Amino acid sequence: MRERHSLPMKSAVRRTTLAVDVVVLSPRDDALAALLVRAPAGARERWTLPWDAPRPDEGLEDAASRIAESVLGSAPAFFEQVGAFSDGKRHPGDADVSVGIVALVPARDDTPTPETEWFPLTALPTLAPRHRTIVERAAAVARQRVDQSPLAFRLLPSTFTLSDLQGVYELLLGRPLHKASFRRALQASYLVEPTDEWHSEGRGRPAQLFRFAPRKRRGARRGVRFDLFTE
Amino acid sequence: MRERHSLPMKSAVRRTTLAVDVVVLSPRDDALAALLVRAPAGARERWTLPWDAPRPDEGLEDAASRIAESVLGSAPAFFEQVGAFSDGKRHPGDADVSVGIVALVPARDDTPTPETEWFPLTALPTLAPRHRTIVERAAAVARQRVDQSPLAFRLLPSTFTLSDLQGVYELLLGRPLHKASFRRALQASYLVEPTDEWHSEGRGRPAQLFRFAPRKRRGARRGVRFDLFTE
DNA sequence: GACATTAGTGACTTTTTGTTACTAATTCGC
DNA sequence: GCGAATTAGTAACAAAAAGTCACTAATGTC
Repeated sequence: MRERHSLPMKSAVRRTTLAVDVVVLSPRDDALAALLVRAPAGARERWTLPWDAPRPDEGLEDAASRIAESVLGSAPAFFEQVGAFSDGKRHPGDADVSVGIVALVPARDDTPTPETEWFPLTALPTLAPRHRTIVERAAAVARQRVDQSPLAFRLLPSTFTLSDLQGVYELLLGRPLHKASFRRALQASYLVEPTDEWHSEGRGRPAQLFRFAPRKRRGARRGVRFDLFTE
Repeated sequence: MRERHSLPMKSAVRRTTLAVDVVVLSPRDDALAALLVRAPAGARERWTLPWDAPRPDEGLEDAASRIAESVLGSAPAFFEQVGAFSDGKRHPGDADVSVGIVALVPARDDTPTPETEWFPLTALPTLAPRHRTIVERAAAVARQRVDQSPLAFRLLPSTFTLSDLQGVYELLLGRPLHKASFRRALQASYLVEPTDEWHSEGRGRPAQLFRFAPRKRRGARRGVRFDLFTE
C-alpha cells in the first residue's frame, strides 16, 4: 500500500494579494506593440503594464476591461486570459499572484496620453520581472491561438482589406505568407464577407473592404497535426 | 480630447482568498476520467476536485503538484494551467479566485483510495458550480492543445504501441482517426522512436513499443489554418 | 501615355491527406 | 495442425489542399 498524505480539502483558504495585469496589444508601424504606463516616481522601473487589484465582486475580465479603459479611453472588445503567475518574480505592486490578460485593439492613429506609450514588442523598456514574463507569454499566446480564435480580426477595424488582414497574420506569425494561398484558404473558411466599399490608399489599385462575419461551415474533419508542437 | 480616468497603478493591492483546483485526468475504460475526492460531511456536494490554498512562497504548479500527490500517492509529471476563475460561481472553500490546473497521468490499473474515485467526464457527479466550470475548461484545453503540446504522450506510459497512441488521440478528439494517415503523419513528425520491445496483448499480432523522443525537425512552414476556429 | 504600385485571380505543380486493400503475426476453436 | 478471427503494419492510389507563377485590373505619378 502506497503512502498517502492527508487530504488538503480541509484546510482553510489563505489571504493573498492579487493583481490583474493587462497587456494591450495593437499593430503599430508594422509591428505588434504593447501599451505601457509611466511608473510613479520612485518605482524601480520607468514603465509598467497597466494593472490594478480587482475590486470586490468584480470578475477578472471586468477588472481587465476597467483597467484597459482607464488607459485607452474606451474599453477593448476582446480579452483573453494568459494565465496566473506566482513565481518568485517581482511585481511592481508586490502582488503575490498576477492574472495576465491580453487585450487586442485595432490600430488607431490617435496619440496616447502623456502617461502612456506604445512600445514594439521587440523594443520594450525594462519592466518588473513578472511584467516581462507576462508580456512574453501574452505574445506567445497570441501567436499560438491565432488560428483557433479570431484574434487577428480584433487587431483590425470593423472593415478591412484582405491585404490588411494578411499583414496582421504576418505580424502575428512573424513570417511572410503567399497572397494567393492566403486568400484561397480564407475564401474556403467563410469567415469574412465583402462590403460594397472600397479603400484607396493613394497609389495602386483600390482594395475591397471586408468584414468579419463567420458563417456556418462544414465541420473540419481533419487528421491530427503533429507538426504544431511548440516545445 | 477623450475623457480619461485616473490611472489605477497607484491603488494598493487587496487581499483575496485563493485556491488551486486540480483536474487530474487519465484514460479509464476507453474514456477520459477525472479523479474526484469525497467531500467532508456537511458539504453541499458529495464530491470535489482536489484543491487547496497555495502555501506561502509556493508556486502555483508546486501547489498543484503537492495537491495531486496527496490524492494519487505520487506526483504527476505534467501540468498545464487552465486559467483563473473568479466569476460569481461558488467554490467549495469559498475562495474568491481559483486557479485551475490540469494534471495528466497515464492509465494505471491501481484502485484509488477510499476517499477518491475516477469519474468519466461524461458522467460526473454534481460538483460545486465553479468546479464544474473548471473541469469543462480543462477538458476543452486538453482537446484544444493536443496538437500543440505532447499532452497525449502524458496520458500513456513511457513506452506504448502506436495503437495506444492513436486511441488516446481519439479519446481527446472524440472522433475516430484513420490508421494509415495517423501513422504517416506521426512518422513525418519525428516525435517517437521505436524500442526493441514488443507488446503482445493476447490475440492479434504483437505491436512494437515506441517511446516519446522528439527530435529536431525542419520548421513547419505552413500556411494559415482558418478552419480551426472553435467559436 | 508609360510606368510604378497595389489588388485580385486562373492555372499549374507539388505536397499532403484520405482511403482501400493488401500482407504479417499472433491466439483460439476445433 | 489448421483455418478463422484478430490486431499490426504498409503500399499504392485517389482526392484535396497548399505552394507557386504569371498574368489581368485599377489606380497615382511623372
